[in-house]
Amino acid sequence: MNIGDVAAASGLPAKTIRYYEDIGLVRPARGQNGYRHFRETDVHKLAFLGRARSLGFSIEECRTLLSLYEDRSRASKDVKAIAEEHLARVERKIAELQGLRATLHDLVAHCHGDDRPDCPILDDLAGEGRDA
Amino acid sequence: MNIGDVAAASGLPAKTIRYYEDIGLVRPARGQNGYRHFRETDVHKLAFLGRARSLGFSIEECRTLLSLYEDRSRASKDVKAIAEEHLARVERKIAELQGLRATLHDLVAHCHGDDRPDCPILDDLAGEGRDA
DNA sequence: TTAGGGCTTCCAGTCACGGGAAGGTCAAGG
DNA sequence: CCTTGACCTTCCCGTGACTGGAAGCCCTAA
Repeated sequence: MNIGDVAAASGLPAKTIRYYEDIGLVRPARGQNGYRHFRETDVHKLAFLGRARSLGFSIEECRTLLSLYEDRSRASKDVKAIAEEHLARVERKIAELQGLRATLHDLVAHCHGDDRPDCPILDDLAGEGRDA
Repeated sequence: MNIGDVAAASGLPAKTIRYYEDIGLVRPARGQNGYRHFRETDVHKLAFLGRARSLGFSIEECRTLLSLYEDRSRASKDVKAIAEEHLARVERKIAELQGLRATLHDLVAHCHGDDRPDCPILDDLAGEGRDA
C-alpha cells in the first residue's frame, strides 16, 4: 500500500504518517521508486497510534504504549500506570477549565452587553473590585 | 521602573513582558542606557494582560480586550461577545475532556494491572472488541 | 505526449513563550 | 579605581504535534 491508501485506511493524514516515520514510530519499507510501502502491520500500528492519540496520549506515551503492545512479555500494570497518569492529567485539566468556566460565566452574567461603555468584565480584568 | 521591578509587580516573567513588547501589546519608553522604562500605565496594562491570559483568552483576544479597555466609547456588548465566545470554547473543551475521562476511566477499570501481559487497554487501542 | 494525480523532500509557520549565549550597564565594596 | 555580581540588552533555538506549501520526480491513462 502507498501512503495515500494507508491514510484512507487509517484515518490519519499522509503528512502525519510521514511525521510518524520521521520520529521513528513506524518504519515502512521503500519501493525502488522511493515510495513508502506499507504492510498490514504498519497499517495496524498506525491505527493503534491514531486511537491512542485520539485519547489524548502524548507522542512519547504512544511510543511507550506501542512498544508495550509489541512486547509479548509486558506487564499490564505498566500500561495501566500510563493510562492512570493520563487520566489524572485529564481530570486536573477538567477541574482547571471548570474553574475558568465559573469565572467566565460570572463575568458574562454581570455584563449587560449593550451599547454603553460600562463593563464589569473589563473592570475585573483591570483589577477593580477584585484586589485593587 | 525597570523590567525586573515590573515582573515582580505584575507577576509576569521578564521574558513574557519583552515578548509582549515584541508583538506590540505594550510600548515602554527607553532610557539612555537602552533599558526599558515602565510607567504606571504600562504596569497596569501588563497586569490586565496577565489577568486576561490567566482566564485563557488568546493573545489576539487580549489585544482586542485591551483596545476596548482603552476605548472610552466602547460598547460593553463587544466585550461580552468575546467573553461568551471564549466561554463556549471552554465548555466545548470540558465536554471533550469529559468524554475522554469516561473512556479512560473504563479502560483503567477493566485492566487488572498485574504482571501478566493480558491488557484490555492495549486491546482497545489495537481495535479489538471495539470495531475490528 | 501530455495531463493529472500521487509521491518525494525540505522549509516555514503555528502558539506563547522559555532557555541560554554573548555582551553592555549599574551600584556597592575594597 | 577596580572588581564583583546583579541586572539589563539582543538574538537565536526549542517546545508539541503537526499543517501548508514549494519544487520536483513518478506513474497511469488517453
